[in-house]
Amino acid sequence: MARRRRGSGNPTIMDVAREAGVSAITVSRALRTPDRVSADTRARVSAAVRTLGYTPDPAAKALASTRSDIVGVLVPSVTNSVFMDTMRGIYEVSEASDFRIQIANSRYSQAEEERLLRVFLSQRPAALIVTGIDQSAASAQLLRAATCPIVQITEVGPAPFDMMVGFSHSQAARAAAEHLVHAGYRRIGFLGARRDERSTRRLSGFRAGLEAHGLYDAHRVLFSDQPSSVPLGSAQLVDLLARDDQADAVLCNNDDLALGVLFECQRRGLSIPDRFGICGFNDIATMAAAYPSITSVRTPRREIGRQAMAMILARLSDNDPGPTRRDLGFELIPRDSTRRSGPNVQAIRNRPEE
Amino acid sequence: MARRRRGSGNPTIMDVAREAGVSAITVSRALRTPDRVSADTRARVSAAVRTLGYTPDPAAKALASTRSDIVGVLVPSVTNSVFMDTMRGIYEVSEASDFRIQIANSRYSQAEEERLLRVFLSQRPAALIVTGIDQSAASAQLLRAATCPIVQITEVGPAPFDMMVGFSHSQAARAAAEHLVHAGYRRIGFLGARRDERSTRRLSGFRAGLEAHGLYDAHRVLFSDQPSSVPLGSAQLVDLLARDDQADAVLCNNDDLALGVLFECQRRGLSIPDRFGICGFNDIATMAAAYPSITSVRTPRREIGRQAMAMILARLSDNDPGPTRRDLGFELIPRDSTRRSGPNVQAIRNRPEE
DNA sequence: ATGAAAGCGCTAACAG
DNA sequence: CTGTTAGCGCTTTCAT
Repeated sequence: MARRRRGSGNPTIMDVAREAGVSAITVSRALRTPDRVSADTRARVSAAVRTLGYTPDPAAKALASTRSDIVGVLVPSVTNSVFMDTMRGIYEVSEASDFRIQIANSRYSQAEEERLLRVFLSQRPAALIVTGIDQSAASAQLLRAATCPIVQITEVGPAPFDMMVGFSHSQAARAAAEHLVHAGYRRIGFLGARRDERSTRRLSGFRAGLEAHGLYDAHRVLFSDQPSSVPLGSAQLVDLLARDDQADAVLCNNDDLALGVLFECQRRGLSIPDRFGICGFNDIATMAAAYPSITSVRTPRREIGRQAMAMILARLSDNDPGPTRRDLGFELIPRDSTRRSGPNVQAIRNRPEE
Repeated sequence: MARRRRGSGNPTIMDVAREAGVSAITVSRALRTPDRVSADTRARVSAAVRTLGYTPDPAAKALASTRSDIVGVLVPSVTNSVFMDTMRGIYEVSEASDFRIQIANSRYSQAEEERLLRVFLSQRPAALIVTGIDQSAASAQLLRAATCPIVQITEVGPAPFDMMVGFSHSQAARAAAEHLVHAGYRRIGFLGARRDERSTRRLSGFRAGLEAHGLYDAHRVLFSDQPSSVPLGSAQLVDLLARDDQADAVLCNNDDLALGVLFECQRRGLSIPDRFGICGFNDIATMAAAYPSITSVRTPRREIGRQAMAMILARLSDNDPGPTRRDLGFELIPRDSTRRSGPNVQAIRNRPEE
């Protein structure tokens, strides 16, 4: 009895080659570099591909070419909607290509990030997207040694491994703090969910903004160990008022918290914006629709994902990716939740590239 | 001059074999089936793995074994937060394993779904997760022919390709409709964003629920071609009231719309729940935190993802996956947005497996 | 319990 | 522009 066949049963490049009356490598070329093959050959190959329903095996391709079609994306959380928004942007752009996205979740752990990076690297990824600028020394070394395009997303910083697209979280929070001061608030708190590098940088921007006016008080800064949510915002407002019942505004590290604060103010009969001002962060669509509408810092989350992936596609097709270090800025959108009687307050824009 | 080396430079199984003083196949066995190898060998191999920092090449493994470690997930949308919630559940469970998740977005197109299925299949996936029960005939044929575990998620239906976990969307919507009727509403509308198979089934449940009381009026059913959002909910309420200014309640096909309706009622001074009742769908955390709190149908989105992945892991490790067709049910959570003066309304539970 | 040989499906390297 | 040969890194099959 003959040795049992191993393969999967799917048509292979050899089947196509036989059908088209050419060699395997010619099929390979006809598919990858059509212009290096005669028009006639090209036509016969694509006919054969169609009749057989041939689809290249990505594993074989990766093994032979030492390069897979996988773009690895390393995020600190898959439950945080901010990263979900960025992932959406990545997916939207990648769908036009043959690259596949693989997400890995470091759960805010540098050690886990490093492990996941090694796993990605073992796949010889086409490119890598990593979140933030706070990699461990070991991770940094892996990334510097990597031969594929790398994009750091969500923040901007001085020394990118390769490419970078994000915005300054501390400047954004500082703009929000100054907006609240200009709107006339004086006892301004800061609410954050789980603390990470980015929220820490935001807090420092907030602090700088208030200290410039002599208004910072660490007592009004609250973080939580729970993930961000609307109910958490309500609960944190309760805590803040317990610490300082004269607190008159908050910057929320994210919009869910701001919405929770809004609802809690309504429950307690605190009038917005007169008795209490609210500023969110990210500007999800709900902020404009809320009643009263909520001031927030608009951040380019989806655009970050889109541009990161677009830079990768450009690089991998040898096109010009454009600037490789992009500060996409942010925009403070003043709304009713901070619109106290008084002089009109203008939107604060920060678009470094404009 | 010798031929140039091809490889990636990473240590291979042969390097480990040399280091451990055994053959490549023994390394392979020590890694995959440790108990078929002597304790001594096992120790020396794992030591060698550590010193070299060896990570197996998934492409080579996939090619040799005709089975990759990829679990393909086919969703109709990556912008819809419902599927994002389910994806979270999938990621959470998969992180404990060595399987990698790949998402593909069919954008509600059966043709695209079929194409993506072929792409997945060419990767020899370890398993497949597909959304819903409305595959095209061609897709169904591909799925039936596939040799890997398959889970259909989000809905339940009669003839699974393999495994299935979800709930009945029509029953859930029907329960919501009956709740609104029992709460005393009579001119009840239905708001939906982009229409798909699931929202159509929900509409039919809504319709059945109202027809049982002679209250259905197609004039009060609104769909949109825009994606779901809070502002869309506000806009749709405006439309509904333009069609019937005596409309007194809505079932929203999703919670974002319900929140938009709430804000719009507040803007217009329509009192909730007396003048107008609101019921959402999915019960995101915001519903309980809103003021007034919003009645909604709680759906097990994340749990669907978790169980789908758990069933796959069980199957692939030859454990008992438990029931392979799971109706996870839903639960109507009555809140203030439908709590008119009158007899207290109870939660409606539907937990088929309990 | 371990190993040798062969091959998974494809592409890099060289040659014509 | 096309073909031959070798090999990517691993696992299957068969043998010991």
